[in-house]
Amino acid sequence: MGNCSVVVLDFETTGLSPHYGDRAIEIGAVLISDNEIVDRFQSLMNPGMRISSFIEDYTGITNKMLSTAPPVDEVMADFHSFMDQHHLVAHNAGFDCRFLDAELDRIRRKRVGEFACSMLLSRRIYPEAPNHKLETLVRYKKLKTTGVHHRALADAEMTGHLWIEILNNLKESFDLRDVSFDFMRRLSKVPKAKVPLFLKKAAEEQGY
DNA sequence: TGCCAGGCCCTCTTTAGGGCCTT
Repeated sequence: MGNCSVVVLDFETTGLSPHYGDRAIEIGAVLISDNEIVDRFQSLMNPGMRISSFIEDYTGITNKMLSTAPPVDEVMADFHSFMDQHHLVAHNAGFDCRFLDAELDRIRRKRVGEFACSMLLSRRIYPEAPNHKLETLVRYKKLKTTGVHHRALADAEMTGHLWIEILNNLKESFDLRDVSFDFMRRLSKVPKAKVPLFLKKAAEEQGY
């Protein structure tokens, strides 16, 4: 497990709440090490239930596509190995965290790494952005787009590029050297009004 | 049986309400 390596992940699901029966239907993830994507994981998964026409339209994933996909439990066991002990990143991480933990519970496995949220960070680092949807931030920061929005691997890759952009912007604009995962997690929880002071203090403590 | 998300963040706030994000 490298110093600055994280797994950035994204789920497509049957709905918004795993506690009310929603399941994962696709996972996409990228492993980032030293500011580069060095590995990828992607799979559709058969949730054992029909998905709504809203989800078919929203994701482009159809019931027919899922009928030939491997079962969720099988894919999640593979993904458990892929994420290993890495820390995790997602856009609106609370959503993906709930689904990840719910699906891991079903196969009696646990997550080791902690989550950081690129949406909470973007709200603090880019308060002037039109909004903080992933799609908007990718356009606003002129990041590389690969594939179609609302498919898991494409969204995971774009979230990965956004994560790298946030790290670079913090280093360049705020004179920060130490942008460890723990630092990012702490920053994502600082009250928005106190972010400038938090970054100023961090830069001072790092010897500038 | 049927309920049907949850957490952050702002403000006309804290004995609350509503928009933003994710599918």
